[in-house]
Amino acid sequence: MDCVAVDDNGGAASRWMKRMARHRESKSVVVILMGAPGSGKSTFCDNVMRSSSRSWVRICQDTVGNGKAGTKAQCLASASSALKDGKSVFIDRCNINREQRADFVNLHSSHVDVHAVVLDLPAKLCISRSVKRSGHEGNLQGGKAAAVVNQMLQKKELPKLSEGFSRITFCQNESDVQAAVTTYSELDPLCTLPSGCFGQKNPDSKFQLGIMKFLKKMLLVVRDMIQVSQDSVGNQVTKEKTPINKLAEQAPASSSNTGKKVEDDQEMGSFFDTNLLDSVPTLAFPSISTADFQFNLEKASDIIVEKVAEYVEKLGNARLVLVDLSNGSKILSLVRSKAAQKNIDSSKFFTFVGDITRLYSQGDLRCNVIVNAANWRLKPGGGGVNAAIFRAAGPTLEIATKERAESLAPGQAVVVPLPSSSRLSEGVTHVIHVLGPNMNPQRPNCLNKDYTNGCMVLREAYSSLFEGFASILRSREKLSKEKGEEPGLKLSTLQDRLERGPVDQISDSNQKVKREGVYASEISKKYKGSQDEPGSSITNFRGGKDKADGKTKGWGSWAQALYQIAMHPERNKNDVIEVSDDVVVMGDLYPKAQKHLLVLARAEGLDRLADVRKEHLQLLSRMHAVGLKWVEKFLAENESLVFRLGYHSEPSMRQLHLHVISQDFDSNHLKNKKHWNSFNSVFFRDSVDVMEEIREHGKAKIKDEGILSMELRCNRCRSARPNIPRLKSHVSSCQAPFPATLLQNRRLVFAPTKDGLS
DNA sequence: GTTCTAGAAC
DNA sequence: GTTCTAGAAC
Repeated sequence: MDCVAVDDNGGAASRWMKRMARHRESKSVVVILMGAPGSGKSTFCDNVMRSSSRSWVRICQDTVGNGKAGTKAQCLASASSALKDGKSVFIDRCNINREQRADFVNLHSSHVDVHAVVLDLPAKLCISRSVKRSGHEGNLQGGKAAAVVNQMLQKKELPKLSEGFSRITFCQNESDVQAAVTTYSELDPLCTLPSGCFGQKNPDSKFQLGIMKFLKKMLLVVRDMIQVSQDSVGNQVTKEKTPINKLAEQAPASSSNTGKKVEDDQEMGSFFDTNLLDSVPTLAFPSISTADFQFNLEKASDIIVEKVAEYVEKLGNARLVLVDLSNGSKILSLVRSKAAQKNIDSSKFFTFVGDITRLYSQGDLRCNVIVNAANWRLKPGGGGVNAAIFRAAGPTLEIATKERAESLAPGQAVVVPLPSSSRLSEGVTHVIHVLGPNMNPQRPNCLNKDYTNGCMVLREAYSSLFEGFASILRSREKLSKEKGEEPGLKLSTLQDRLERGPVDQISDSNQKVKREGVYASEISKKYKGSQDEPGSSITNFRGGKDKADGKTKGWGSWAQALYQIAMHPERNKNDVIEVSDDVVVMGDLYPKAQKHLLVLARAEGLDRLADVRKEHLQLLSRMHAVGLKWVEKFLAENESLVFRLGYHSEPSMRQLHLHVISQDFDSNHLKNKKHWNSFNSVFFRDSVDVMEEIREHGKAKIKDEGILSMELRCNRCRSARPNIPRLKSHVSSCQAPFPATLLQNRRLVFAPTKDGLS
């Protein structure tokens, strides 16, 4: 152990080395530098190389490709070739985590020692250095640097001897760095350095506390600056899809007009960007089902990486963070290495060790949305993440959750806006509860190691929660647009209006949060689809698919939404505009015309038109009557509309539903032949005809789906059009009367004429 | 049901 | 080169 003490003093170490050298043969050394941009890696190399008697080669990934940025493979090749020539090598790249440096550690041999020098300097310093420097090889300078440094530090994994290093030197300040420079400068060709770890002050510290605190202090300054920059760039900023990055780019440019301070103080750029980084939408989620539900870790990690890869691009600049409480978490390391293999953008997805309810206060990681691995009852307790989140958030979370959903089926997620009264004040705005598949026989709905089903459900769970997050982001964006823009978004659909709510409520901040949550839940609901009765067997999870009756076609999980709404309108208050014992009325989520409602039958087992029999006649006529009532209301508002009520022969969505649709077909959601023909061919069965057929023959005629691919014809003049855009453009101006068949038997419903005829 | 995208059609 | 469709995935 003597050598450790001696080594703290560079000079003494070198005397020791020289003494040892007499007994050792010459060895090359690979020094893997580690540190964020701006930590001084290149300077370290330069300083050593300037005065060393060894022959060093510095391999920098930013220049390894003929002076330009190259690949890791190129770095490795250059390193091998330098070692063959008997030279020693500096690997000058960030090497911030184990995976990044593993290949370089493998360069070790009987003739080559591999060392690590960790430049673990304050982030503050790294940021200000990288912001200030110009002409950096990696083109990492200016405002962008702050973000990159912060990202890197979050991924930092300090090296361990077990990775294969013979020696690790930690430097946490400038004098440590200077001592290390001296040590390596004086390492002559015949010497070796003693093995072991040197200079590590706090082995477990993943983060340098204080850095973020420093940055937080700057928050107020930054806030003022953002105000300045927003004033100068006006609406442009708020309209950008990713204001975070754009703002940083625009701020300096705009400063020539107004923001003198921004331009002058380059270092401010870093705070600026850092604050923005803080506001990058971030979702923290635990690994679903792998703790108490005992899901296989290998399979679970594959699914996490697969789903993250799928969503990380869709989510724009948002970040996804897999969180685990324990440092040695197997799932984290599995996911990390698989994510690295898949080349997932590590600034958008990374893992994090910490308490998911204290990510900001303890880990300096700001997350707007956290995911709860909930139980099916959505109740507190049970231990693990669920207990922790409910405990941290207090009873208001439970109440808010109850308002959204009574329970969850495996694979489902529900987005709950965190009430402002909640105790949880970590910058979290939403909690997404998700229920994963269970492999633990001690818990409900155990799948008994049925991993075919299990993996499916776990995928669904991640899709649901990422969709939930996506919908939060979308409604956020929508909100900021609403604030800036004239409501040019016309309230063309009832759905729109329902989502919007009265205008006076929009200005209320609580209402905003509520609306976000609502919107989110709509989207994820569509996605998650099925929700069986609480506690029901998981084999029914996919609705019709696993049903015993062989005739039922498989309903995809997305096709269950209407069924759920019909059976539990109280859970779907935001979709539903009318509820009674036998029907539920809602706006079509993707209206194909100016007005487009659905009247759902509230009868179990009545999935589609083909299921309808004589005993349902009363229900059909009730659905028709309710539909007509709404038509009347719409016609009173706009007498130029014309309505048609009917069923799709083969619906895509489970649960008998009557379409009430205006005949303008003026909607951006009408996009393809199937959409058009499902309302404008014999595939669409008029409600009046259906009732007559049932009355007379006991069942309704059903047309084959094949009809949907037939030619496109105008619903008025019946002329054929080559494609959807041309058809829509024609339909928007066609004044021809409707075909005679539609005018008969009250298939079309018009506004009453003034003379009383209709 | 929608979204995404390859490749056909123009 | 762009527009549009159709099929797969969800």
